[in-house]
Amino acid sequence: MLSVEEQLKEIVRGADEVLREEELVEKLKRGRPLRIKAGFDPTAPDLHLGHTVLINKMRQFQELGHEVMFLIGDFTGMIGDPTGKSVTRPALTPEDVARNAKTYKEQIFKILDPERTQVMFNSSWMGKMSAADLIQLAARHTVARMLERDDFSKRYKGGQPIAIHEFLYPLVQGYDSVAMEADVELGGTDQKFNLLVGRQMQQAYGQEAQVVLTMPLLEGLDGGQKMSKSLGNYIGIDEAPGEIFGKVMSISDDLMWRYFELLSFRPLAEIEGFKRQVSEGANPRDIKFLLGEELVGRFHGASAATAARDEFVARFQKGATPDEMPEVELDCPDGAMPIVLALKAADLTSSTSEAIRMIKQGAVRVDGDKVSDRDLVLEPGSTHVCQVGKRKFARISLKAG
RNA sequence: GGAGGGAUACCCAAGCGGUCAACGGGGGCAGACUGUAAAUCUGCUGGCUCAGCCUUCGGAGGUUCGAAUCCUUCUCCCUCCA
Repeated sequence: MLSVEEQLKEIVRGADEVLREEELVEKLKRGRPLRIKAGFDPTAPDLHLGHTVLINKMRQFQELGHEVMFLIGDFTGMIGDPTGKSVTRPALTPEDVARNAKTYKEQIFKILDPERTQVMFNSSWMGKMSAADLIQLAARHTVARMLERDDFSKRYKGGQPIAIHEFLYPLVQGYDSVAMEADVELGGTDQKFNLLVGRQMQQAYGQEAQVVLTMPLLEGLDGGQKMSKSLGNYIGIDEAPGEIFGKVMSISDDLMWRYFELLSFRPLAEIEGFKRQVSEGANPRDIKFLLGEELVGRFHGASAATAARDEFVARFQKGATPDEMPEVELDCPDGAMPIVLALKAADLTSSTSEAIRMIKQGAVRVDGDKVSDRDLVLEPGSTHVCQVGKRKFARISLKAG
């Protein structure tokens, strides 16, 4: 195991806050592996790069010899973290939870070491809690302190509804730390309040308070809001190499540096070097290539990364059509297939109305030629490469008869 | 329990009897320019084999030649008072 100083240096790297650092030092000095807790919502098993900021930090703790506990909040999932956007969520069935957990494991073990990861479910202790126990739990906290939480207080002052059960979320999350005897809890900066409740709960139940370590939230592809599935501005770690690479290439230059900082395993000094190259005139796109390759490589391997880059260059710099695209076979009962219906049937547009609009805007190509006639028909027995916009392709075959 | 206010397309938000498939903004999509970057400009943003037709303005009924707009009722939300 590394010295306390060396460990600390690694641990705080990239972190937003460590509360409190002195306590962390104390814990590290004892020389035993620390119990590291990080909780995840059971409803979103498709992990994206935003989640990996935290998972990377977990991996780092593992590499330092600590014990990582991956908590699946199947009980808290019934409450739904009070974001103000989704107040209540439908309860998940045990089957849903089991399936989601399996998906989680498949994904996180691309980053974490399965040998040194405990997967836990908070329903295993919360499910046994009686109503009386829950009241005991609730008695450890006050409304005033709850309202210190920024979004609660904003909603309260702003006249937005807050359901009583939303107060239970931080309490339960805090109690999880008690049940798990966590030494350190990791979370996004948005989790700070909940993480701090964990400290209070542990003390209320006679334990030493956990250290809270927050990681910055990763911005989504739009560069504004945080990366989230519901906003559609994410890169999923299960996505195809070409998708990951392409999405990385579509981020802005400013955002690229943020991604380097939070997602790349490259030493900070190397990243500084890239910045210098760009300020001296290098095309940021070429640096972005390196980021795209690193991330594709992490989830799909080095050869996939190289292939994704080559494909990208061929397609967008040299204008080649992609090698692989969805194959669609359509019947043409009326003799010929109007292009607008074909586009919809191939899922290139969501409606024929949209197909008409796309044609009007010059976004549609068939076999490379721009379509300007909305009444164009495709003949039975023929096969065409159809394109809508720059990215959507399909090979459409018309069945004769 | 009482009194008021509100629910409009992905989001915010106009409209308050016909000219409304519904102003404006955001977001998104597409085109131009590019590096699938940013910025900028332009167009589109309910459905339908579309110069026409059909279904939308919380739900259900009603008034009217005609309703997002008026009435009744239901549901949900907010504010103040208890």
